[in-house]
Amino acid sequence: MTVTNKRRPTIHDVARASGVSRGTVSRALNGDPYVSTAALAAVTRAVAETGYVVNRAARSLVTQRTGTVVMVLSEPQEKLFEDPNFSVLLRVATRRLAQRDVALVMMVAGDDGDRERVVRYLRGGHADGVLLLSAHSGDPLLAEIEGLAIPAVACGAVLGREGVIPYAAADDREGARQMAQYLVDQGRKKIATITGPLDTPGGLNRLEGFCDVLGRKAVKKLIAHGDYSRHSGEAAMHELLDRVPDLDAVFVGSDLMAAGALAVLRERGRRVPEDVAVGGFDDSAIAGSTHPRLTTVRQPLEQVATETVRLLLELIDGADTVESLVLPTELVTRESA
Amino acid sequence: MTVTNKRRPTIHDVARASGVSRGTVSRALNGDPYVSTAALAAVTRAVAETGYVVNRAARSLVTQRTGTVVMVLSEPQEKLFEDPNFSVLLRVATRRLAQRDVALVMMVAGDDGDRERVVRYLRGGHADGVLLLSAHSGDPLLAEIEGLAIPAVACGAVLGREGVIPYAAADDREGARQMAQYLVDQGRKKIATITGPLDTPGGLNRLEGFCDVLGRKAVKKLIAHGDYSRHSGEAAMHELLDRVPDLDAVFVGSDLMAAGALAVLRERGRRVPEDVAVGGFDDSAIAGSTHPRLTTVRQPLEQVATETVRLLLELIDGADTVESLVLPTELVTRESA
DNA sequence: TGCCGCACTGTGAACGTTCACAGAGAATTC
DNA sequence: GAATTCTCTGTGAACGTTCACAGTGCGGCA
Repeated sequence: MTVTNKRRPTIHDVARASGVSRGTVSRALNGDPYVSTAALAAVTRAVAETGYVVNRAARSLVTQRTGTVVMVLSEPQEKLFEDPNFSVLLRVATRRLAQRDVALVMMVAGDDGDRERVVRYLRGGHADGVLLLSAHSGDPLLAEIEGLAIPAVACGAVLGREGVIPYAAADDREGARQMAQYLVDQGRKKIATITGPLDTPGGLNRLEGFCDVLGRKAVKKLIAHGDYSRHSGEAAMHELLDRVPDLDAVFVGSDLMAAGALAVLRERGRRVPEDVAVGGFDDSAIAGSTHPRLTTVRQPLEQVATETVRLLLELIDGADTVESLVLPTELVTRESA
Repeated sequence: MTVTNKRRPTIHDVARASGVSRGTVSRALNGDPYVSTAALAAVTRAVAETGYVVNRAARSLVTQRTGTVVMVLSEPQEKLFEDPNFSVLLRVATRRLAQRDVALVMMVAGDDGDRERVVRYLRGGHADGVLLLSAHSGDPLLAEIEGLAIPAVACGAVLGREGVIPYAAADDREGARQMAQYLVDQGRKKIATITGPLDTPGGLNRLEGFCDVLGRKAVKKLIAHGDYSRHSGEAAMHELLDRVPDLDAVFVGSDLMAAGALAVLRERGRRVPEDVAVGGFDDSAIAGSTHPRLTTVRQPLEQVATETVRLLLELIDGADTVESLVLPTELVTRESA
């Protein structure tokens, strides 16, 4: 309110304007019960009047809390930005954190320099917690973060560290089983798969689920690997068609890769779903946009993000340990299979 | 280095370890020229030895600078997250700012509550500058930010505020002219267009460019409006086909909407490009993924983002005023037109 | 009446920096 | 040889909070 003064009002100004002391203003602002109703009212009025906003730097200096969490994208090549799932995660996380008045700062940790920056930022105590996105199992950042003893949770499990870094994730393995079983039930005989990177839970566990249904040995020659990017989906599809020209179905580990696979199938004269059935994973926005539209496994990404944030906030609030959770997936049938 | 001590090392610890005073350490750390080489070496060594990281809160308390900028997504419905352009902007901005060791905090300003939060954050002096994304001309946030007198730049012009809020943008109007002319040169006779929101520069200026070539009156009935979302592209395409069944080309104001339009055209039995040519705008990742692949106008989004960040940093560094800039577009021909 | 606890309030110190200032030598100038 | 500049250094104060502590008055209870 009032005119834009040069100097920002401080807690002293509020104290003066409301006729109480600094301490009482601070207490009123922070919801301390030992504040008389009269004082509370006076402070509230004075805050509105002066346009006072607490200085987080000063507060954080004494409380050692920052009201900030870092979202770390530990992905080389910045591939993640291309991923529609990332948008969902970011959107939900931003919203959830905002509700608690926690600021979200974005950092990428692609190369060593980035990583050093992230660690320096965290070591400086500039954030209360870390939200890990898409961490690969061998990522050197993980050890560094663990060494920092700062609250950290992952969106999707971190392979090999399930017990160390809490997470919320979709049930990748069961989702893959659902899809594999569906393709079998449709009468498909030669079912291939394109996996994500095997050092991510989505890559590994979806392959596991696929094998659970079809038998590990039986599918040995029917597996190709991608890295979740559209381009890698195309390459893997080419590879599979070269190797097994008469395949009649393919389960692709992400919708984005599936979109690439669809393009390749068309290009090489296969009709979908008549000649080859295609199943995706994610049910991201892209699944409804391909032609034909993609039959896929819906993972509850919004919920995953919500829960991940909740876990992190609990840790920040002082919980010694939190329970990781795995959320159910759902088969969504469209035209591609 | 050393073991993870409970207490974070402070500048005092570094001073002690290097045998100089606080002041000298501070000077050494901040690149002050009045530091002897001996002192500088001692400080550098001590920093490495103690694992010291400056406490930004303390620094910002006295310098009144935070080393942080806010990226504000002022978009109701959080539509922006769906937009592939947004990913590019975010990726580039994150990287550029990181190079200068500036942290990027994300905030959405969809509704009044969000907006209040953003303003409170900025009023609290928690950021040195604001990066505006996709600001619509009537957005109440703009006036509030201007009132704050905090460095702010926009990615893409803000209609009606071109002189007030500096920006970097693509040459929307010229780009649209390129596409319109191209369609004309191909011999298309009934060329329609689907615009973005007319309170954004991309919506308005691309329509202007289109009209520049085809004549405002001539296209009166050939205009439909969308909001950049895929869904709105579908709706607009339906509307156009209902109104002008024999149209033979359509220039769509964004690739995402164009993807929607393509789906509708197929659904309603039009062959692309034989019956209807389709032109997009953006040359985002999606343009190469549609079927047929999209002929579109490439806007140099990475460069736009880079320049936007540069402008903001200049303002933060004390420039009184900076020059907005408009970058050239380029026609990219693929199969859809 | 006196004592104790309760509800509330004010004050000083501390958080970890930077900045302005003053001062010490060394180098340069007249 | 004295005065002046120049380079480098240390010190105290300040930034705006919160927190611990030490009250103050008031009501209830013995």
